[in-house]
Amino acid sequence: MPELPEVETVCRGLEKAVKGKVFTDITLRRTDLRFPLPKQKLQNLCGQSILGLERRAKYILINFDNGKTILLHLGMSGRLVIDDGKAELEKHDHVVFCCSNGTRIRFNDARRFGMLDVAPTAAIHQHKLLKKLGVEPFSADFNAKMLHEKLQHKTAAIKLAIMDQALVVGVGNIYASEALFQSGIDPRRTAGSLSRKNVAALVAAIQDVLRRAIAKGGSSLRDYKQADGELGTFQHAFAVYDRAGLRCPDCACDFSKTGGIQRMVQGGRSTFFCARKQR
DNA sequence: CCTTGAACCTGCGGGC
DNA sequence: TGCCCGCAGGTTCAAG
Repeated sequence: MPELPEVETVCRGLEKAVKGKVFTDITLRRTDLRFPLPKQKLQNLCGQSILGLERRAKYILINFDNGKTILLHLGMSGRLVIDDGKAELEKHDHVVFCCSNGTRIRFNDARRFGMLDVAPTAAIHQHKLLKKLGVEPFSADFNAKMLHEKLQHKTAAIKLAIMDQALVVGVGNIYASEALFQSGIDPRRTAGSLSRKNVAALVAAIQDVLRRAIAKGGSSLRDYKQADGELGTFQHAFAVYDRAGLRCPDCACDFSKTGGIQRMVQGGRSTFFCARKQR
């Protein structure tokens, strides 16, 4: 489900619901997600106050006052749903966190690509899952100079390069296509072939697309919802993603000649682009 | 070192 | 209606 804007949205919604609270019960209904859930470590968090939440890349970090942190990744289909604890549990609700006031958080993940671990807060960024991650896209470290240097010797397609979480985090399949469209760069181009000017435009486009998506609560494909049940609305603002055969929003060109937005496959994932605008 | 492709798992929609 | 296929927002690991 989630790229950075969706994870950021879920994280903010969840923090409002649970900051300062305590989980009185944590139920594991099945433990075989991406890797086995740490059952005992989760049980040990019952009764501990929640200090706050953070996002790192596409991970949600839930910090407790005993110095432990839950590290959670939603994979492709994961959702965190907040409710009042009265409704029936649903299929694929794998972990259920309950607060004393009845508030309940359900970690629902049909495909079970999601992950959850518990580790010491102080060393969380040295955790196996986090230590190899690249820079945050909104940090000062993510800039044209840095990205240009990192891309220079790469022969991979630029679309695949910006989705590489070891380079810059948070950009997934939707926002890669959208950012390349916005910066006018052909997704098939070799990463190393981009000029410094291209890279500057790309950095700005990645930041702008992510910012605009966050402002709209992310994108709701299929059944994705924010933690409070609201739907994100950025899918209505897609310029190219999932719009094969439709008109490019920026091209005044003859639609019949270009065929509009094209779909192709890169690295096993769909890429959407306008061959006229993106060079 | 690199790049590519498959694997992980379930659900949905389209075509027949 | 049922079945089969391709597709889906991510990450990791093996093979070349």
